[in-house]
Amino acid sequence: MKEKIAKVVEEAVASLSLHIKNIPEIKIDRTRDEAHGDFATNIALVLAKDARQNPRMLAQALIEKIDVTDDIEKVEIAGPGFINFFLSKNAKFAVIKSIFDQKDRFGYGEVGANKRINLEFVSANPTGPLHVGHGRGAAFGATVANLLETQGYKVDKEYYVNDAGRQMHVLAVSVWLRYLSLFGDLPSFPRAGYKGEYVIDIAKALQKEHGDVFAKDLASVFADLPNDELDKEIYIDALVQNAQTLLGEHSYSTIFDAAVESVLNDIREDLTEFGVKFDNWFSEASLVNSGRIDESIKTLQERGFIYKKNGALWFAATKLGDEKDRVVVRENGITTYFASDIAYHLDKYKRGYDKIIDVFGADHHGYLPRIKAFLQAENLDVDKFNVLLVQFAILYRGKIKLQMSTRSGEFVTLRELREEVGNDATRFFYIMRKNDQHLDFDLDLAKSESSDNPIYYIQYAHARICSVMRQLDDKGFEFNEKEGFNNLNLLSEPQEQQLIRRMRAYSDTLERAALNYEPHSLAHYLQDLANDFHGFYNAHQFLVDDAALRNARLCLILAVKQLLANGLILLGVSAPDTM
RNA sequence: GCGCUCGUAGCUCAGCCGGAUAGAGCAUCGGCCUUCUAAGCCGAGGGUCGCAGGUUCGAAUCCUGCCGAGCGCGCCA
Repeated sequence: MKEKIAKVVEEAVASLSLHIKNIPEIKIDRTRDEAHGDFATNIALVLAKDARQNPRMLAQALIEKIDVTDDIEKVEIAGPGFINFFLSKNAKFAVIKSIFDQKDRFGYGEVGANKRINLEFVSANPTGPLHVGHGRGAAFGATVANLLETQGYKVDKEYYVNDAGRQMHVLAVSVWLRYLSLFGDLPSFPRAGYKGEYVIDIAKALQKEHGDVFAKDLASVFADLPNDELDKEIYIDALVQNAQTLLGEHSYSTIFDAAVESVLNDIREDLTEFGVKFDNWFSEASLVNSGRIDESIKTLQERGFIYKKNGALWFAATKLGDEKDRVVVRENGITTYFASDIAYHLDKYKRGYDKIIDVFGADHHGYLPRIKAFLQAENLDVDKFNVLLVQFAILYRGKIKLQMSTRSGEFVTLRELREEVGNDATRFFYIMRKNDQHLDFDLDLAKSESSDNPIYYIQYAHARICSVMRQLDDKGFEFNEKEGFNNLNLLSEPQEQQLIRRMRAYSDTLERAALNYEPHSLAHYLQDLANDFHGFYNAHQFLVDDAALRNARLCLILAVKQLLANGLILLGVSAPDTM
């Protein structure tokens, strides 16, 4: 419809033969206020200056040239020179039929044209269970993927597994120490070690499967160590060294692999329960083992962006807009996380995606310039690359802010959060706010069964419609779809008009939410739609004796039900039949 | 100090690819259940859109400066 009107206006503009060099694109907007009709254009205002005409006069001239079709009931000038279009009733009712026909695919678009997108999100280090911060990234990424797919994009959801870094050794040695403590008391546990309960669970599982084969004399385990109090990082590195020598390569890697596998399985299970599925789990270790990290450093070297300083290899990122040059190979010969990331992104580009999107926690935003720098150094198309930042979620219990700290091992995990407030409310609350906005997550509100809770408010609207359909049977009526569609013109109450107006805006909202990566706008839309419905519900009866009106109203609310369900499912939230 | 993000009602936030009287929820106050789920609805009050300039026919929206908040500035990941 929008395109139709744009075309008509465009023709009208052309027919006026104004002496203007470049006529801007005609923009047709949905009006915010019903009094302004259904669509409006500001073209007369935009052209007025160049045409050296009064905008209202220009608008008048345009209107006279506009071919009014059957769909448009009225065209008028308003305000400083807007042209407002009023649709005919029949044109407006068409949305109900479309929803019935297209069902769960209603509002889908094709701008994506099957283009392939790689969407990387969560990518938390497999050193422990996911916490509430990761949850927001998970909900956001999964929803963005759903939204993009509605617009015809092919989205690969990817989790980058940092299974190669130093942190993994810290995890392995933490597990081993907990394992050793099953045979005798340890003198101490390293400050930098992982102290969570899950580490002990992994240790116990190891004991169950392997018995005491990894047990070593504690004196040798803690022999020749620096002071933990002085520098906990140096201390734990030394412990890792001891572990590797005492256990030997085979035993050490058995523990290492068991630790990584166990944590990863937990993460996978957690995300699956949360309704977040990945197409690809990309292992950092696979980059290391295949030599692709060295390879990518080499290509940078050939292009003259690598130099040696203080025994380390540096990437000259400042040449390409970054604040500092970055180390890729440390003095001790170990490559940095950034080196892996170069190889990883190179790999994504090689896989031929049209668009590559990384979802980062906001604390990683400083990372963006260096990635852009190496993309340029590698002569890759930087415009294909996008970073979406997700701010932190702060948990509240009513007014009380919950303290979270990873170092003590007392963090709130995603699983704990899901178990307390449920998956639906968790998913919804996470995406309710714009991603780059801090999120106050009120646990009490998320759990409350009242209209204060937006998720229940929307689900309740859906359940109410289901309930109406059940009542229909009880009252001995039957829904006659054909009769309903033949009598849509009976829907003349303001609440009915409002619902139709709202439903007509769905496709635009969906497209906008997808293209701008803004799930929150779909959430807000659903709240508005539910609000319109509840208003209608309280003002009028649906199950009236007049069959024509009854069936017409049922058509209307069944369309509403479809849209509520469509939207909720895209957000990863269920649409229950009863509450 | 430099960089990124943000500043809208008492609170939590929409609106920000320039447009018509700046919206919603919560909280406060006042109404609505012999009728399809009151987990609901209707109404009222509440605003220098951080401040000051600039661009424009038109600025919450774009630009500059200032003030304030958060985050980032490792041979960590």
